[in-house]
Amino acid sequence: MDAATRARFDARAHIVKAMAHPTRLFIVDELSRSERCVCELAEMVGADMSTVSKHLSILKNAGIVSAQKRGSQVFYSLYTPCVLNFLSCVEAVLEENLEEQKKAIS
Amino acid sequence: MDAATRARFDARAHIVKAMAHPTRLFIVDELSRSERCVCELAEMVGADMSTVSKHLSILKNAGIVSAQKRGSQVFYSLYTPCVLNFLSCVEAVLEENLEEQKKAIS
DNA sequence: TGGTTATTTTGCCATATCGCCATGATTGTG
DNA sequence: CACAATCATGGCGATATGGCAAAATAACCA
Repeated sequence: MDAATRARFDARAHIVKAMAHPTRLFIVDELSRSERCVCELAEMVGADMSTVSKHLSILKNAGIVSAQKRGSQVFYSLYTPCVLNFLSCVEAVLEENLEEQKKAIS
Repeated sequence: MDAATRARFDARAHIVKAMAHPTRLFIVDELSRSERCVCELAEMVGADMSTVSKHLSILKNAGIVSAQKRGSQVFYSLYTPCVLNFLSCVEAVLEENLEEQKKAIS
């Protein structure tokens, strides 16, 4: 694997990593329905606001969500809606795994 | 976020995490072309075979690849081809980010 | 059986990630 | 101006991850 290839997969991994956390997946799922401010998400997730803020900065840095400041609050929304296909694939893998487990049991 | 919701997103994150590494993305990409044994992949990646083996076990555990032993070697192949859509989405996010950077510069 | 190759597993260490707390910055309100 | 609310950031301890090297397995061949 040469340096250029390495760089290409590093860039991809950076994006995938940004979604590789249950809380961040929850946030993406929620933002697919409507935009939300940090405090709303913190309330839903049940974590400290600073924690959620950090998760959001990771998603934003990866170009998955975007932020818009209105008054004292910052509203986040999905910037790249294609991540929803992404998630439906994850769902498909899950289904497949469940099928596999059933077969293994029977 | 109640316990059931938490569990659902944990399961999703488990799958996304399995792909959240440049080497594992490279492996998935390679396996999308043809099946490969561990030593071939280790050679391509340029890492220790034990390291590649561990990456493969993570992918297998997530239900993304499957292993088939033939003789003394183990051939891995893509078990859930839908992850390719997954990756094309990642690619789309990358494109989008590049566009954004261009706009920011100009 | 003994030796060789392919693979997995385990141990260990370096590094990265996570989540809370405390702090600082910005904005809205009285 | 003082004060409260919303966010972002830096620090810190706990935990998870990544990679190599060595040991354990498994298959193959002489």
